[in-house]
Amino acid sequence: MPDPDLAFAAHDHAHCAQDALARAEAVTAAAGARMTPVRRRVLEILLEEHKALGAYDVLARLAVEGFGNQPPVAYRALEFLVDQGLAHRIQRLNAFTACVHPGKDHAPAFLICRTCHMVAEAEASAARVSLDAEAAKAGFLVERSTIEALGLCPNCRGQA
Amino acid sequence: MPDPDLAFAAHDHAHCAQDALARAEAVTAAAGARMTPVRRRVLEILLEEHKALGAYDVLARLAVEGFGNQPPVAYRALEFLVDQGLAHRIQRLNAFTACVHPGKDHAPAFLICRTCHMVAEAEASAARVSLDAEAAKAGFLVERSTIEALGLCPNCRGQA
DNA sequence: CTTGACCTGTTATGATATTACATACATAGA
DNA sequence: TCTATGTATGTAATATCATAACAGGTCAAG
Ligand SMILES: [Zn+2]
Ligand SMILES: [Zn+2]
Ligand SMILES: [Zn+2]
Ligand SMILES: [Zn+2]
Repeated sequence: MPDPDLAFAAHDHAHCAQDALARAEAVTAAAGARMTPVRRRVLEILLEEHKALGAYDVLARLAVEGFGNQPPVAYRALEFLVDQGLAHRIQRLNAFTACVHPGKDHAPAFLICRTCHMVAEAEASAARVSLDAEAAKAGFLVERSTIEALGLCPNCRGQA
Repeated sequence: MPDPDLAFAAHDHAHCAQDALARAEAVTAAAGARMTPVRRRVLEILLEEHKALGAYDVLARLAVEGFGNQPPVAYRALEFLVDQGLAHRIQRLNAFTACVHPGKDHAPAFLICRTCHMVAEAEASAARVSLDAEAAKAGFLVERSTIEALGLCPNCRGQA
């Protein structure tokens, strides 16, 4: 994960999203999974901004575009994307964000700006090592872990 | 936080809960806050087991005991306890757990057993340091962070 | 004994998520 | 090609989690 700050830095986001989408297609193909229209569209919607969207926000977008407008339509597509590693669920927000570099095996930490609501992925392996070690002291085996930080992004810090 | 494994180890839980409750009284007194009957009862309920309870589970318990039976009754008491550091919210579970050593300033990690649903607190400062450092690389200022691990507790590992 | 802060209760509503079932589509044998 | 099978989508209904808004009660300071 070479760009922990990608989301916060000025960048060619159209290219950023296009690239993520292309990688996503590759990932699903390699996994023998189907990137259907709803799923692709949901991923595109999530990729529009480096923010997290609630399932119902996604659903509203889908509905006006002629897809189903009942919750399972959105939840199922989102679940698929999360399972394939193409999107992440942000627990604190009950919301979902596109993965900015699908294909790489990763379990990032999330940096959530409380002001502009941008969400970035950050390297979490060091933190996970500490956590796993601490858990091991208690005899606990960590299978998955959630690491999310709430605070101020560089842009919003400047304005405060 | 000397006992990361307290919840999983065999222990005199009646004493454990009584002690936490006594500390809680001290904490609120010191803070000039009021430990009212509803609040105390909610804390007692959370202290019955080292598990997390949803707000509506707590509410149901309160209702049969003659307290109000509308959601705000439970949510307000829980919010109070969390604000005072006497309980913690577990994001992954949308649920609350009593703090096992109130009074000590701490922001623990949580170890959640996916089988028996026990929840333990673990030392998280090392993980937090890593996270804060990684965030700093992106210019992000961490204000609060959530660290939760899902896995198998020592007891449930043994049975698997 | 009044005032103001805070606590509790209630109604109503909003937000998030899942179950169950029906229909449509893709693909792999027969 | 035809049909069987698994998978995906659509819909209705419901479950679960959370908050806004307001009314009335409690308590201690002044
Ligand atoms: Zn971008
Ligand atoms: Zn920001
Ligand atoms: Zn105990
Ligand atoms: Zn267990």
